[in-house]
Order: sequence, then C-alpha cells, then structure tokens
Amino acid sequence: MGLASYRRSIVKSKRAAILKAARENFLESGFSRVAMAVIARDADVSTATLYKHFASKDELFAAVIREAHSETEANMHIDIGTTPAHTILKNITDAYMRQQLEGQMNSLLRVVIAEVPSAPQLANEVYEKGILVRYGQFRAVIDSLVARGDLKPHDTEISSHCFGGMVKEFSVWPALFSQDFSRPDDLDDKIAICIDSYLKIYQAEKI
Amino acid sequence: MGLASYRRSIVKSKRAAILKAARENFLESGFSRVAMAVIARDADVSTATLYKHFASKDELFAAVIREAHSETEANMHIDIGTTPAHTILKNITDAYMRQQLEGQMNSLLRVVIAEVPSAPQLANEVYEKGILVRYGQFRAVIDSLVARGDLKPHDTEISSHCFGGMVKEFSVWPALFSQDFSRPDDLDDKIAICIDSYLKIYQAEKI
Amino acid sequence: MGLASYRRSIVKSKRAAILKAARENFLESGFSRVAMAVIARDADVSTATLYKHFASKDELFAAVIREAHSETEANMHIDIGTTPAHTILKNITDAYMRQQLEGQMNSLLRVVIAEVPSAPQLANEVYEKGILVRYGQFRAVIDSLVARGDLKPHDTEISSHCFGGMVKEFSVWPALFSQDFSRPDDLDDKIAICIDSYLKIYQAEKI
Amino acid sequence: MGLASYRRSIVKSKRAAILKAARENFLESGFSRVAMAVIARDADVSTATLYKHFASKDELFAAVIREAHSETEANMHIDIGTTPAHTILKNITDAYMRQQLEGQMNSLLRVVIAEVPSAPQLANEVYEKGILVRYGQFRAVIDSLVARGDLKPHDTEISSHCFGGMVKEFSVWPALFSQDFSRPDDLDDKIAICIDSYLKIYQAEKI
DNA sequence: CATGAATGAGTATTCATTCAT
DNA sequence: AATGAATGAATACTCATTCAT
Repeated sequence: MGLASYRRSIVKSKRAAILKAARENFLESGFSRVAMAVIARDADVSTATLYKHFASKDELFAAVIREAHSETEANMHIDIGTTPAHTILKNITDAYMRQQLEGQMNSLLRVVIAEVPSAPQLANEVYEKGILVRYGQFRAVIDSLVARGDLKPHDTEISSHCFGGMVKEFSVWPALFSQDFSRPDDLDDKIAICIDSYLKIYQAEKI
Repeated sequence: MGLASYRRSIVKSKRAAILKAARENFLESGFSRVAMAVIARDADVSTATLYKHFASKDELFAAVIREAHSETEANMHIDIGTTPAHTILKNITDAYMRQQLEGQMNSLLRVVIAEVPSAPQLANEVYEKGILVRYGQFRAVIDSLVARGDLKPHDTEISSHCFGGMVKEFSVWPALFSQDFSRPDDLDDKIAICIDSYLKIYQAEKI
Repeated sequence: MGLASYRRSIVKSKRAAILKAARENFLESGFSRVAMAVIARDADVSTATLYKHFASKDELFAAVIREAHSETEANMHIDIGTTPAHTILKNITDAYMRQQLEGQMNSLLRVVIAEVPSAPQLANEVYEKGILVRYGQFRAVIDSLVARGDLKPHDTEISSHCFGGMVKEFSVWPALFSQDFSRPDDLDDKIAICIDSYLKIYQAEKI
Repeated sequence: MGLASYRRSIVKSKRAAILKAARENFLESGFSRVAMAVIARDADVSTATLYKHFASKDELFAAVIREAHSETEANMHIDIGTTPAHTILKNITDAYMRQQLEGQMNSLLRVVIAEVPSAPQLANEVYEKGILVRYGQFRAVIDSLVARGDLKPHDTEISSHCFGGMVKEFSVWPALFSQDFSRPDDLDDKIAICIDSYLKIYQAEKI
C-alpha cells in the first residue's frame, strides 16, 4: 500500500512534469513546432512514458489547455457587499489583468486560436467554458449591482460584453500579435476610462 | 515585344493562381498544415514554378497576408459632410463588418496569430500597418465629429479603441475561436447598442 | 543492466553497418552522388535511424573519413634495431603501399579532395593529422638512421618529403585519376629505384 | 556574308563566355555544387542558349577541362642548346610552377579528381593526354641531356617521374587539400634541393 | 512499468533539362 | 536563333508513434 501510493505519486509527478514541459514549449513555440521528443526530454521521461500518459500529441495539447483553464476558473466568487460599483469593477478587472498578463493566458489563447483548424472542439470548449463562463460570472456581479440600485436596469448580457471588449482591446488584443507584449505603463489609465465609460452609460440616475 | 508582354501576363496569372490557392489552403488549414505541393497542385503549377514565384513558404505566406491587407486598405476616405454622427458610425462599422465577415479577414487574422512565434515581424506588420492604421482613419473621422461639435472634445485615441473593442467583441472575437463563425442574427442590434453607448458617453451636450 | 548493454551492442553494430554502407557508397560514387536513403537501405536501417547516429550527411562523411584514418594511425612504431637502412625503407614503404592500395586509402583521398570546397576543414584535418603526421613518423626513422651513422646529416624534413613524393608518384598519383587503379606489376622495381636514389643522395660516405 | 560572320563571332563569344563562367564556378565550388542556371546567368545567356552550346552539364564540364588543358599543352618545345643541365631543370620547373600555381591548374586537378566516379574517361584523358604527355616532353629533354653527356645513361622514363614526384610533393600535393594553398615562401629552396638531388643521382661522372 | 531505439510517411527545397513563343 | 518560364524527379532532413527488451 505504501508502495502503491508511492508509485501513484511518482506517476502523478511525472504527469505534472510532462504537462509543465508541454505547456512551456507550446507557449514558446506553438503546437506544431514542438516535437514530442523535446517535451519528453524537458520532462525527463522517455517518449514511451509520455505516450503512456497521453495517447497523442493532440490529447496532450488538450490536457495542457484544460489544465490551464481549470486553474483560473475557480477564483471568482465575489460578494459585492457594500463595496461601491466603481471599486468592484476595478477589482474584477485587476484580477483579470493579473491572470492574462502575469499568467500566460494571452499566449495560451494564441496557441488555442492557432489550433482552431485542427482542434475546433477544443477552441470551442475554451471559448464556451472558459471565456463565456467568465463573462457569466461577471454578469452576475453586474446583475447584483443593478439589483442593489447602483446601475440602471439594462441588458447585462450585452453590457458585460461591451465592457469586456473595451478592456481586452488594451490588454489582450495587442498581445495576440506579439509574444513580447507586456503590460503598458498607462494600462491603469485606460482601464479607468473603460470603467468610467461603463458607469457613465449604466449608472443609475441619482435622485 | 508581343512575346514579352504575353509572358508577363502568363506569369501574372500564375502568380495570382498561386496566391489564391495558398490563401484558400492557409485559411482552411493554417500555415504549417499546408504542404507546398498541395498549393502547387491547387494552383495547377509545379512546385518548382511555385518556388520561382515565391522563394519560400514563409515568403508565400507573407505575400498572401499582405495582398489580403492591401485589398482593404484603400477604401476608407470618408467625407463626413453633414451626415449625422450616428449614421457615420453605423456606416463605418458596417463597412468593417463586411470586410471581416464576408472577406475572410477573421480567418486570416487567426492564421497570422498562429504564426506569431515563427513570423513575429509579419504579425507586427499586420497589427501596425493593418489594424492600427485603420484605427487611425477611424479616429480622424471622430476628430472631425468633435470639430463639428457633434462630440465632446476628448481623448479620441482611446475612445476610438474603446469603440473598436466593443464592436470586435461581437464580430471578431468569437470568430477567432471558430472557423464556422458567421454573422449572428442580432449583430445589428448589438452594433446599435455599441454606437448608442459611444454617443451616450461622448455626444456633446445639447444646449 | 543486461538491457542496457544489449542495447549498446545493437547500437554499435548499427553504427558500424551505417559507416560501412556509407564508406562503400562514398568510395564508389563520391559524396554528393550518394543519397542518404541509399546508405540507409544498404545499412538496413531507416533514414531516421541513420540521422539518430549521424546528425547530417556532412557529419557522416567526416566520421567515415576519420574512422578510415584512425584505422591506420597506430601501426608505425618502428624500432630500427640493427636492420640495414635499405631494409627499413623497404619495410616502411611496403606497409604504406598495403594501406594505400589494399585498404582503399587512395579512393578515400579522392573523395576528400572532391569535398575540399564544401568541407575544407575536413580535408585540412586529413592532410595535417593524416598525411603530415605520417611524414613525421617517417622522418623520426630517418633521424635514427642519421644518428646511427647510416645516413649523412641533412634536412630530414625535406628529404622525407622528397622520398614520399617519389613513392607517391607511382602508387598514389595515378590512382587519383582512376577508380580502377591497381598495383602495377613493376611497382616493386620502381620502389627499389626510389630507395636506391634516396640512399645514393643521403648515404653516409664509407671510410 | 558579313552578317553570317558577325553572327558566327557572336556565337563564338557566347561560347567563350559560357566556358569562362563555367570554369570560374567549377573551380570555386566543384562540379555538382554549381547550377547550370548560375553559369547561364554569369555568362549572360539564357539556359536554353547554354544548352544549345553544350548538350549537358557533363559535356560542358568536359569542354571546360579540355580547354584548360589545351591552353597549356603547346608551350614546351625546349631547345637545350648549351645551357647547363641545372639551369634547364630550373627553367622547366619554374614554367611548371607558374602554370600550376598562377594558372588554376591545381584547382582544376581537384575538380577532375572529384569527378572520377562520374566522368572516368575524362579523368583518364587528363592524366594520359595532360600529365603523361607533359612527362614525355620532360623526358625528351632529359634524354637530350643524357645524349649530350651531362647525365648518365639511365631509365629516364622512371627518373623523370621521380623528379616530378618530388616537385609535386611541394607544389601540387598540398594544394589538392586546400583551396587557399599559395606558393610557399621557401618553394624555391625546396625546388633547388629537388634539382640537386636529381643531379647528384644522375649526373655523369666528371673525368 | 519504463525505456530509447526504430521507423514510415512526410516536407521544403533544388536543379538539369525542355518547350512554347 | 534566343528566351525564360515550366517541370519532374530527387534529396536532406523531421517527427509522431510503436515495440522489443
């Protein structure tokens, strides 16, 4: 039993090493330019072992993407409490920025987009279960603000996307076209303008 | 003389056939999954001829991208005249939509993004000379509207990007994750909301 | 342990088979006219395996040349004892002849010379570490003969080359221009004349 | 008629240009690494014209080699007069050196040797009609010296080769292994030693 | 269970030679 | 007679995947 669990932990750590090596390589070079042998070497396992864990390169890729997304799905259970709308929007946007820019989400998105022709269902999954789900969580927050009377009643499905579109324009879009994109100095200013704009449109009229 | 010009015309048509075949294949399958031999076959030339026209696969790719972009660069010299701001924004956005959705710009962007790790300068070129230039043209229109007094004076550099971000959220962003994305039925409604939002923020106060 | 050593032996034998096939083909047809696929087939391995062993055609070529040269480097540690000068020269020359004519050194030299424009450093290596080193060994023998009083003191650096030049004139030079060159019937007579000539020039005067 | 001869001269000059371009390229890079298209470009003709003049790359190569050799065949009609043997040997050797080192005979030999497997008859021709014929001319001179009583009667067939072997050892042999070989500073000293050695062996005894 | 050697099916690119004009 | 565009066959090299040990 001790032996069995020791073995299981070895297996798990190999799996983790493979995923890490694969992720790093995919992020660096994209899917097709990375050889399985390189991933195996970087993970310090044989190619045969690699194939024991992941039946194909495609599956390994999917696992990398799913793992990356699952890491970031959990952490958005916001209780709006009595925090002012402006602060809430700022906090949510800041959390998102951290994830996109410090985590390698932008690069990951690029890789997923690159593989749309060969792994359409995976890209779809990322979009639906990653991006849209996040929008759903954000929308829930907006709905709460409406309920609290901070914002006018309106189509929050659309307005959340409008807000997201503005924010991504400055933080994600340019990153798709350059591996070296890093947080611009004036990003906070731009974010502030996005938030102000949003509030200007949707803030409830003060009586 | 007749010979020379005859030859030139043949050469031109072959070049065009190659570009067309390459474009179709790249759009369909991405860069690395397309073999030069397939492009040659589709263009009805030998691989050797293909290489006479384009010295490498990379160069062919760059030519495809540049040609696609050059097709769309010319057509945005708008005289705002006395057209109302709302109509102008609608017209510009409609033109953009046609290009992105009917032309295959969205798919092309996907392919360019896919090649960021191996052709960073090309992606950069597309971003700077394609996307940013277009934003510049749009911004010029906005500036005119400000000058005309329709819009409040404001930082149009940022506001044009905010508008673009909102619009792309509904028309470009989802297309990056799916080859089959087609114009949603309610796209016009969403665009209308984007325009209204924009005007709500920046429209000059009526006296 | 058994596995590892088993594998090592397999690998060694494959490597040897590849080198043999490569050598035969290069000797037969020269470097550029031999396809890696042919070598692989002759060695009974796939091209991929071939490339596991030798990273490029150039490296394979270099390995073939180096192996051939290393085979012949060891065997020239002559103790002159009291053997007469004439016999010593005869023995050395005979050994050299065997190597050049029975081994395929002449053909190998041809191939190396052919690749001077594309592998200058390899040709240089063959010249400096193969040919010149051999001359050095020969010269050491000559020096001993001088020390022993059999030969006059003289510039043995040059005289050894003069002797070598004469001998090669009959045994190497014609072989460079014909793949079918084989030991001429009267070679021994010619060699004898070379030796006599050499001794006539440098033999110490009898008192 | 004037037109016809004009045309013929054009044709001739094109032929010459092709031969020149081919020669330069072959000398620089060897046979197989030179593309016919490059030769055509360097000669300022189309590939089709090139093929009008030379039916194949092999034939062009043969023509280059033959032309180079024919250039050097003519000029060795030496009247020994009363010139001393030593001077005669020096003059002949000097002429040979000029040809090998200043002309590009050494490089040409290398290229011919490289093509032995694919053009054996050409290499044979070079050896028999180039090298051996030259030895024959040299031998005739030696025979005259014997007849004049300067040298002992002996097998001049062999002795001429012995002399040639010594001389080539210092001037041709190293050049086969390096494209950059240039006349060594002490070449004249070495040649002098070769001549002295030769005379020491074969000079007639003074009475 | 883990290994790493082995492979077959590709891939981009080149080049001697031909042919329509 | 001259062109230069066109080609088919070849070539070095790669990689996802399998398998004997």
